Amino acid sequence: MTGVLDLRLIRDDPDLVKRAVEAKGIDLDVDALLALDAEVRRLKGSSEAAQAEKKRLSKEFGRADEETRARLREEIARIDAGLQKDKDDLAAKQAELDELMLLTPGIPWEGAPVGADESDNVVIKKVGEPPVFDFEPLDHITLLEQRGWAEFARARNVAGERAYALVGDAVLLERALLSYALDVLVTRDFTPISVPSLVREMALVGTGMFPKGREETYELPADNLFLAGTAEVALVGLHAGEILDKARLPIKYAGISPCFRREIGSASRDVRGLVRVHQFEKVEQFILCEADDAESERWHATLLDCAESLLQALGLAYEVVECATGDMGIGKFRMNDINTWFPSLHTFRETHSCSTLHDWQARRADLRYRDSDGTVKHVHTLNNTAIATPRLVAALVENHQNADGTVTVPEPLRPYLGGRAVL
RNA sequence: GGAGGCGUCGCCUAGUCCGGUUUAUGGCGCCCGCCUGCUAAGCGGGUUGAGGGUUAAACCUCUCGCGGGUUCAAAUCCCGCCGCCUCCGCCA
Repeated sequence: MTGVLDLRLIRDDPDLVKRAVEAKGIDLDVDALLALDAEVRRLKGSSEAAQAEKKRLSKEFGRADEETRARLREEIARIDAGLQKDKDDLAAKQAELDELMLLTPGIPWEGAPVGADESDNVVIKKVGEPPVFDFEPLDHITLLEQRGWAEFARARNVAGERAYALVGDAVLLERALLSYALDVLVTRDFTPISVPSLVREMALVGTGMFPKGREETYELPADNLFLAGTAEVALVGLHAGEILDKARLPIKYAGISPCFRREIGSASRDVRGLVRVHQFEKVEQFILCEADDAESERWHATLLDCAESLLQALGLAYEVVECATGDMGIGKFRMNDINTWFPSLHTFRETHSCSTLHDWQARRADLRYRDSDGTVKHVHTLNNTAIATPRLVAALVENHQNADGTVTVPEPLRPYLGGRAVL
């Protein structure tokens, strides 16, 4: 792994980094980091000089006679005494520095609202009208149970809180949603890819999920693996350490994977139903592109548009939110959530999250490409949900329910459900 | 789970047994130049990455899957891990 934020950026413009730390509410002492960096460089200087001298003498040793060798051995031992101490100091300081570097934030774009949390998010767009019912609409839990489309109590007996089992048409509907989303992305030239959910720690550090999100992640200590909360983890890891040909960019993936989240921070919220669960399915949009702000901005707009198009085609009302600095997470440059209307909640709930990571994630995971001029650069990475189920199954049945308990199938999903217009 | 083999600078490859003129060989590709009616061929040079350093260079360190160890000295010897291949066992 190389630098996380470019160390040189921190040296050259510490105030910029401090502002980002402040805006994102991160607990990081930039001055302490810089002091550590200066110390590391000092120790590097002295230990490398000693190392160079040692190498030189060692070469001489090979050609020397016995007498000279004895002298060289002494001389080298003398160098070693000092060198070893410098090296130990260096290793310790470097480790400290690395740890701090993992906490350095990505610099948010200037358009992001500055604020501590999601209460400072700004709604920038509303699309579609929440449905008006001439009957008393049901929440998705009641609706699904009445129709025999879900088992909640029994599933919880098997698997604990937040567990669910979809049954019958709900399963078909879920699969229709996922298939439809994947197909739409394929027509938009995304490469469909199914990726591992079981991942190594390095992959989670590379995406930026770790160290902060550690307690949100399921761990399998017997195998030294973790359950990823999104396909993004594997998609970032896929090209880690590579130097890609510029001609290969942009890489556009439509990743599918089961996703796992412990939901530790959300104790008693949404404990019932399909809105917040430990295990779900997701089609994820993911982009690797050149390190060019205009280029990644275009892709950000594209990812947003893909998600919006899906929601529009599904006949769901939604709002797009410009996320505040304190809500977007440590690494992000820009984040737009899409919140979809849930009639039972009388409000919009997050169903999509579109993020530009700039080069922050690429630096962590070491995702690089060779530019036309031969220089090696870190790519920009972006991601957005396409469809996450069963949360969207819940939105769908709530929004499209009829008085008789049936659910109208949005036009584009019908081909995936044997042409049925109503479930 | 068991046995064996392998991992070298974009790709292929020499070097590993027997540690030291290895600043890692050669080819392909790529870049620059020369030459040539054009093209091809030919000739000369360059071409891993990271960090430090410098106005810029020079220069220095690290990098032969990753991490340790032995040694004055490690691609080369030892240990652990990861990955790939072959075979056996098991298995959706």
